[in-house]
Amino acid sequence: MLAGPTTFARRVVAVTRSIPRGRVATYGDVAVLAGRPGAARAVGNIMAHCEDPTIPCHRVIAAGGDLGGYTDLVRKKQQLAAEGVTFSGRRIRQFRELRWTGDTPATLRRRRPV
DNA sequence: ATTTTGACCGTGC
DNA sequence: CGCACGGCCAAAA
Repeated sequence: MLAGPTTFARRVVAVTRSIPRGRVATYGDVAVLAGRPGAARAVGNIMAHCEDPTIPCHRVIAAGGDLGGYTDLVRKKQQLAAEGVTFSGRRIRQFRELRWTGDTPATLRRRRPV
């Protein structure tokens, strides 16, 4: 078999792909969903490559609802805006509601209801 | 095998 | 609100 991305990297991409349109997830959230709590920084490293445009890497933001990094921040903002996400400077509005932490029966308990 | 690097995160000032 | 610091982790050097 050909050498490819590590298991971790692939899981990160899979999680990123699962983020619904118009919703966002922090690097830390993705790390948790990928099975490596605390690996937020490592997630950022992987996202930095993000060659494949079909991967919604613009939905991965920084903690607290901050826009976070991106190769082209202006574009990241535009892409999110195109999905209905609004901002207040670098801060995403309605972060509490838009945040997606994998709303599944298993993970729902981790977050408190709005 | 060891060191360096980064689209991070929480805390403190 | 902004900035520095230390801690974290996986990938690349």
